[in-house]
Amino acid sequence: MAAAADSDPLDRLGFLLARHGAIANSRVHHAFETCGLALRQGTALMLLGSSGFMSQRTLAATLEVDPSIMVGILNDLESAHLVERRRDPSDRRRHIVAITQEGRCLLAKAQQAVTDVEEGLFADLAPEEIAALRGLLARVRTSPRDPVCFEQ
Amino acid sequence: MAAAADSDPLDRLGFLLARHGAIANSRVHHAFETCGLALRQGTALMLLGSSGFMSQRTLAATLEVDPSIMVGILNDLESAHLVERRRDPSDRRRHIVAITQEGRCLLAKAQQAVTDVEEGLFADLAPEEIAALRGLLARVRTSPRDPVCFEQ
DNA sequence: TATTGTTATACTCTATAACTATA
DNA sequence: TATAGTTATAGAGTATAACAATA
Repeated sequence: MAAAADSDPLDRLGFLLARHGAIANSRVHHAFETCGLALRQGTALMLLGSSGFMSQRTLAATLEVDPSIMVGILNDLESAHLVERRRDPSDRRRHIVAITQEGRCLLAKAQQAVTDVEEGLFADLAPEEIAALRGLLARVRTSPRDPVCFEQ
Repeated sequence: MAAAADSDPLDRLGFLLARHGAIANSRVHHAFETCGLALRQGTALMLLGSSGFMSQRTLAATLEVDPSIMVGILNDLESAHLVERRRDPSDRRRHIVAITQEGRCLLAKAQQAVTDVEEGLFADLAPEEIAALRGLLARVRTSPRDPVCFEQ
């Protein structure tokens, strides 16, 4: 049974997961904000930090945002000199987005801020419990990046 | 360590929790929508279903929404004859919100829809794993209903 | 003066479609 | 014609402050 007692509807596991997810989201959001980054700007920077560069479309698909929204995110990041956009020579329709040195510098701070947030969120859990939580979340349907979860 | 390998930033536990929470939220939202209810309308109805009636302010505090937003939620529910507002005779500033018979009827459908969603989300988990997930979520800081989590 | 509920305003976020330039 | 990126528009949701009625 996934549902809890009817006496407290907010104790339903679906609501609990949604609520704790919102808390985690809010905390990460705040961590990025202290670095002057919006949540998705920070997430995009983290992705670019680990891969070096990506096409704008791939970036949008990975972040699961509409391409038209990706434009604004990257405009802001580029105005702040954190990323650069270049045309792909092999297909001039494509933009190749690369993180700059300045971007890597801010990213280091942002990653530390996110790590601090995570250590705060999960401070009461032992390492094996953190691993257990990760494992359980991974087995919730839909698993992350499954497009079905955005059907609405 | 709460953070995963740097090679995939989106595998950080903070992001995973945020993402799965968003999925759960979206699914519950959709379940309510099939009954013609917005997410918070449905949640308010569930609260009223288990308690019978609440003051408008208590309802807003429990749902953690601003009182000015609670007004609109209840206006819609009242227009649909799902709840009723009466003045509290002992303090005429207060509204006492009560679920109607019609509201209980729709609530039963909505609760079944939410249960179906939860069974879908957690279908791959054994009962003891569901209990484990509930227990782990409860020990994430901040725990539910702690006002700190909405500091932003 | 403080509290409950209400209204109004502005701001953010998002969804959608139309447009351009390239292929 | 199809695709990558861009722009513009409108809609939902929210935060904030001001307000009336009551305590």
